[in-house]
Amino acid sequence: MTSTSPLARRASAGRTASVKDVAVAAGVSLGTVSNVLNRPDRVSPATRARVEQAMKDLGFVRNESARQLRAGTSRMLGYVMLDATNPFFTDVAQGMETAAETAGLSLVLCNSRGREGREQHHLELLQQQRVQGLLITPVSPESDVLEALRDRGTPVVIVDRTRDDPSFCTVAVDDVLGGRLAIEHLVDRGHRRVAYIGGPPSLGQVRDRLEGARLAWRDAGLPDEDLLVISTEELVVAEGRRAGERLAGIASSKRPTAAFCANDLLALGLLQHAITAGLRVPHDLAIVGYDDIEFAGAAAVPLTSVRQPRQELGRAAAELVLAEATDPDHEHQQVLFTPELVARASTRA
Amino acid sequence: MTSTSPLARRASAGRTASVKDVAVAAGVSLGTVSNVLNRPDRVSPATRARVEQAMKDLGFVRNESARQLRAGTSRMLGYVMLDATNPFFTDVAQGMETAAETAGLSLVLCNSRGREGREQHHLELLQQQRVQGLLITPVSPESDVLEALRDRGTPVVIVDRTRDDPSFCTVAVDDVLGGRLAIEHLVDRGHRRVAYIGGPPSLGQVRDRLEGARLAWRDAGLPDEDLLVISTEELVVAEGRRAGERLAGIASSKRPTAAFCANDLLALGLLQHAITAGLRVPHDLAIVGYDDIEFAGAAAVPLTSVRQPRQELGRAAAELVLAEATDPDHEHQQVLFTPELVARASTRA
DNA sequence: TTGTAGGCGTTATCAA
DNA sequence: TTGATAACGCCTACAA
Repeated sequence: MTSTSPLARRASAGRTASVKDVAVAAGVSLGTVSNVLNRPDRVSPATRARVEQAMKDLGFVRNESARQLRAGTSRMLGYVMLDATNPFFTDVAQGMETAAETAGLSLVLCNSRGREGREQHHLELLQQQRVQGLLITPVSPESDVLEALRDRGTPVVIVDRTRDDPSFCTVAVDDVLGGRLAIEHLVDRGHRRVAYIGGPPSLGQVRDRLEGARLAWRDAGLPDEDLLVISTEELVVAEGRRAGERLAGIASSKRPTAAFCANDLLALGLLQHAITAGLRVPHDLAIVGYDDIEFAGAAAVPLTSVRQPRQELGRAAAELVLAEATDPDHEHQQVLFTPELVARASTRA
Repeated sequence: MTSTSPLARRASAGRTASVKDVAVAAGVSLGTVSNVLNRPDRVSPATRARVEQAMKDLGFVRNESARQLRAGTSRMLGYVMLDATNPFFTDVAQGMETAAETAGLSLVLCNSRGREGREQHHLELLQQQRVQGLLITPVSPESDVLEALRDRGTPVVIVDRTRDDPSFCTVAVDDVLGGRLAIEHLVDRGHRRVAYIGGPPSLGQVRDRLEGARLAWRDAGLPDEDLLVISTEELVVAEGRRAGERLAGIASSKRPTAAFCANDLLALGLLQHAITAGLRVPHDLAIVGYDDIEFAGAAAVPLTSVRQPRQELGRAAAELVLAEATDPDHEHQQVLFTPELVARASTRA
């Protein structure tokens, strides 16, 4: 029964020092150590110094699990993102982090990669961690897993998606308007045959942007059949290239003179293929993208794109989920941001 | 002293159900519930069903903090990334996640955004969460905060950086070789005046890639002064454009016929400016990037680039940190991956 | 097969 | 100002 000093114990057993160890080392009671940590003013400077020294010596680090268990809640928000490699979502996450930081919380990022199974798994884990709130860009916004979450009492905010259900907070951007802006811009530039490129149609964004495009098209008095719809499998660069092949295959007399893509990744792929195929942009083919990711402005022909306030989107979502977590009689809100067209060389007359 | 049913309690107090609540609801003891959770085979099918039903009714979700407190360790790895908006790092993170998932752990992502303060803060939080291991692409690889971490007993692996110190595991890519590959490729293509674009020189990668470039340049018997070095502030698109301005300002008779950029973001910026300035790529200016991010192949003139095995890098790092966490007499390793040149149109003769 | 008890590290309450 | 103690939810011996 040789009593090893805490220091020695730590070194040998690798166990990490606890408040109790600190208390022993500093020759005070456990409660005093806790006071040093949480209400330093209630401790005399002398003892406080002694305790702090002991903490340093032992390499004491608070155990967040224990705090959390005791507190009943964590100090985290969780965001289940749809695609961590899409710059759009990383920017959204950045905005959330800003808000979380302001509130003294940290943000845990998870990536569903667009798969329901992974999404479900991450939600499970986040709940087990008792996150204060859950932000999610769901694979399927209408899925009932979201209801299950909310019914368990976890504040949930749906990000960059809408849902026909006023019992959820949602934060999104007006995609119908975005579609309008893109087409109005192209019509202004004199285009009378335009392709809309996007898919899969199961995505709300893809549908809404097309709807906006159609509305603007009709408002301009143009015939429906001159707004060609090219459907893609995914919103990725490779699909943009493929759409380019289809466009390039159309006889030039009937080929659209402009394309509006449902996101910038598609637009970049299209741009690349167009140039490879010898089409000049914007002379032979004007291109409008969507999202205005950094690479849009940096493309060799800088892309005209519909900008979404990505960081603000994230910030608003985080603030909303915090409000829901804090304010007991919080009202669910559907926040809709306004997109903005950024004109660049890819549509310059 | 009216005893409210757990169900009612949950609904009213918002408190989330615990194993104890489940036990009461199912009419069994707390230990049995725990057994259902952890050793279902030790419980008779009948009681198990009863307990499972109760869990469902109450919306029971395990409390990870409590488990963790009890277990003494979490089920998480942490990665403090340098720049979450750089596709290179998101791919690395993806590789880590794969490995973590295989080991039944989850990966927490943090973004230092290249700032030491934020890095320090995240490290603090991750330690408080008692992560099993820490992966980090540090702002300063030689910083002593890393030593402090390791001394506290947390396994640490340095990612995409090297450090002159065999007491750390590091996983990186051979940047000297990468620099060599780029220059050899350009020399092969007949270039005899080349610019190296990169900075700040405080970054090891920037230095190493330049060193490799110089070695290859000398091996080819070319004079040092014909390898022009253009220094940048950061490895971002805007700096690439700026470098382009400097290049374009050089009289065409003395201008380098090719540029090797320290990463793809610079290369994309350079490409954009070159085209704007009326330089044809690769005819007037060939360009080689570094990283081979997705947008490199998708650029309007697809970029030749030095590819790094990003996902493998992440996977290896995660496996290493797990080994360090598990195996008591683990030997620190410095893993060095081999880069590979991907030739595309931006250097096509 | 099921139940009981003790403790993980922290915090807050209450008493000294 | 400081100290003792109970509780958070879970898990695992060990006992019945």
